[in-house]
Amino acid sequence: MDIEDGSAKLIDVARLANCSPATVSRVLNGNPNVNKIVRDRVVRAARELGYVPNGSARALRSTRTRLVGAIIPTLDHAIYATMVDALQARLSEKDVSLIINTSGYDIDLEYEQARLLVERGVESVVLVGSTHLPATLAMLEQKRIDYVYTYTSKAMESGAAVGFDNEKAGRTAARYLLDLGHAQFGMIAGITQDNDRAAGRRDGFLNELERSGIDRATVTVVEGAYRLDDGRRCMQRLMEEGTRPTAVFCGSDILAAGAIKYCHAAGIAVPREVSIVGFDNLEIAELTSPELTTLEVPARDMGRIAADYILASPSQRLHLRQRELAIRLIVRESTAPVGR
Amino acid sequence: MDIEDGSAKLIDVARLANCSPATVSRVLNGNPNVNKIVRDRVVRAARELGYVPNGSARALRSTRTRLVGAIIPTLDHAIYATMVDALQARLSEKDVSLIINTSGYDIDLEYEQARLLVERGVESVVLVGSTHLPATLAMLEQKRIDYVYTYTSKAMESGAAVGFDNEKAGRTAARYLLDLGHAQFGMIAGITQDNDRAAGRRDGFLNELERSGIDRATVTVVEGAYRLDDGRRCMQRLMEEGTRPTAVFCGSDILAAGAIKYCHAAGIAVPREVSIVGFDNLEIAELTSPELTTLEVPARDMGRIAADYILASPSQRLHLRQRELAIRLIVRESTAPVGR
DNA sequence: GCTCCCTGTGAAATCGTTTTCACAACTTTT
DNA sequence: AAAAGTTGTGAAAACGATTTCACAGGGAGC
Repeated sequence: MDIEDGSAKLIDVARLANCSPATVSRVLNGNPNVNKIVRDRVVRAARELGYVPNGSARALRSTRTRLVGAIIPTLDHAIYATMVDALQARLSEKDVSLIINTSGYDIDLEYEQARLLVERGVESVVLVGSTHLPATLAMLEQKRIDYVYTYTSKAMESGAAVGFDNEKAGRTAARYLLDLGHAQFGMIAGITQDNDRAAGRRDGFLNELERSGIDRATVTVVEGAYRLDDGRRCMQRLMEEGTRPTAVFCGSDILAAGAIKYCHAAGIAVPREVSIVGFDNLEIAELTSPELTTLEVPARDMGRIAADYILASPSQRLHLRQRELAIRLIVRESTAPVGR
Repeated sequence: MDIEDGSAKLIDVARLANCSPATVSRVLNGNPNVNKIVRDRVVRAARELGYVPNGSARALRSTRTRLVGAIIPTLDHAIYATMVDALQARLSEKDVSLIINTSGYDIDLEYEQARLLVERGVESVVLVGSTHLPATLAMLEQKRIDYVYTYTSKAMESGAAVGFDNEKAGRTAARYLLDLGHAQFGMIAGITQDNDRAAGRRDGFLNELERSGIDRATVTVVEGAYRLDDGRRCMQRLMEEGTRPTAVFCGSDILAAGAIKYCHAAGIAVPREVSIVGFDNLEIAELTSPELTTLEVPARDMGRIAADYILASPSQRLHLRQRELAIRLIVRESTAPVGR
């Protein structure tokens, strides 16, 4: 009586509760216009049969899937994993499920992933950054799927954005290092191709330096992916080619950690000989020696707020469409006044 | 002609291609029994209309959702995020989507998440560890949803497991430290409640010590969550209460990194005064000073192999049901012979 | 030349819900 | 006391695909 071989369907519940399928549907969806007695019968019958609604059928008829998609570069980097963790936690409070796809920083692959998400019927999509194939956005708009940019605060015609201004963050780093008296700079940026965040940080950094009379040509910029080794290699190039910088800004804490490791191995004192600034404020920023000065990215907040936007009603959304979060400079031990 | 307001349906494609819906369906699903000429007409019509199939309808009729669920403790820990990254990458190669839920190490919450996944119609579920509510497994079995345990190699009646033997890993750590001559031990375990992995590592460690004549009562075990601060606090307790251990085994690299940080702050030399062994071999193991000796967990492999199991046909699966992966000891700088 | 078996196609049923519409039985307003 | 709402319920249509079944036409085997 308890163990059903296949799976009980709504009509089975209706039969057991001695009412119509329509009424069972009403009870299950919290429609208030159902007599309490009948309601209880239905609830009991559903429990007795171990009834679980068929989401596909429900979605097909109601055109509401309660599914959200996220396409991120990788889960193998804490800055994204943490955002997704917060996003998922918030969504699942409201019984909304999250489908995750990784694009590996490839916008063509991102398009394919988006296509799959559309096919699955997601109602919203969370994207990282603002560089996407026009076809990707066109597809989402055509299907009336709203999307949210994260890690950026770039204005846009449609869709929403919750994030921060990468260019401003880059300028903040430059300002801080200039104020410490530095005049010879280097930068280890993330890969900037198709990556507005990495490019924005670099541009902000260089712009601010230029505004203070530093010739861009004197600033060596190298690019690395997101592994410790990349940071190590990039730092080596920076320290061996041309004039040595006394201050280096890194596009992520991992690159910065790699840079510090290189200095350690090469016998270069941080911060006495070179100051290093990271980006993200991951847990690892406390693990390097010296501990890392960095810019804090509000990863959890972005995930949570993106979820709030998605869960909001269309009228509430208008207020939430553009949300710029603050970036804080966290000063630790990897930076010091020049020449000290 | 190009921009459709709502969304083209299969029947629209059929009309444009001048054939029946059945034929369109056949073309889209790669059924070979369709004339090449007709096939081309259909493909062209679908493209012209920007047709995207409705996954719900497809799933409802065909009873195949191509959806997989994963319930993990958190994405905020690299050991799980990395596994999921590999899992997702492999699944999406075959156009299978992954729904992720986090349980926060709470098996009651895990049940709720599983329920939601069942409702969504996932065909398989990836679980972490072997401690689950009986109701969770019963539900999955009743609905004929197969599941895979990860991070454990525990044998089981139904379902599959791809992982490693946590007890054996704990013994490996003990053996290594014993061989270095240590005789006074401490352990910082993960929270062991409802967590067979954390408990397994602890038990293995203690069992091996006991086999070598170390009295369990002399080994202080404290438990911490998965933050640096937890490791710091636990190490403090270990070093301040009772007899000081000369060797400490930690249930994760993060705890170990916290422990090293504590030692650094408290002026305790690692490894001269105390040897520390971590677990996981995360990227951070290279960032601590001294670098961390640890046991490598094959997170990516588990994700990939779990995906392969899920994607395999029932007949292939029999071979893949039980898959024990090797754990390697990675010796770095945080361990040394006792009293040296 | 007849049967049998392919290949290619379409009509119609079907998957399990939700939603619309209709209506009965009361209650409230005019 | 008639008209106009409410409330609670069920029958049947609908969502958009896939699948089953039937069958036409052509080639192979006897």
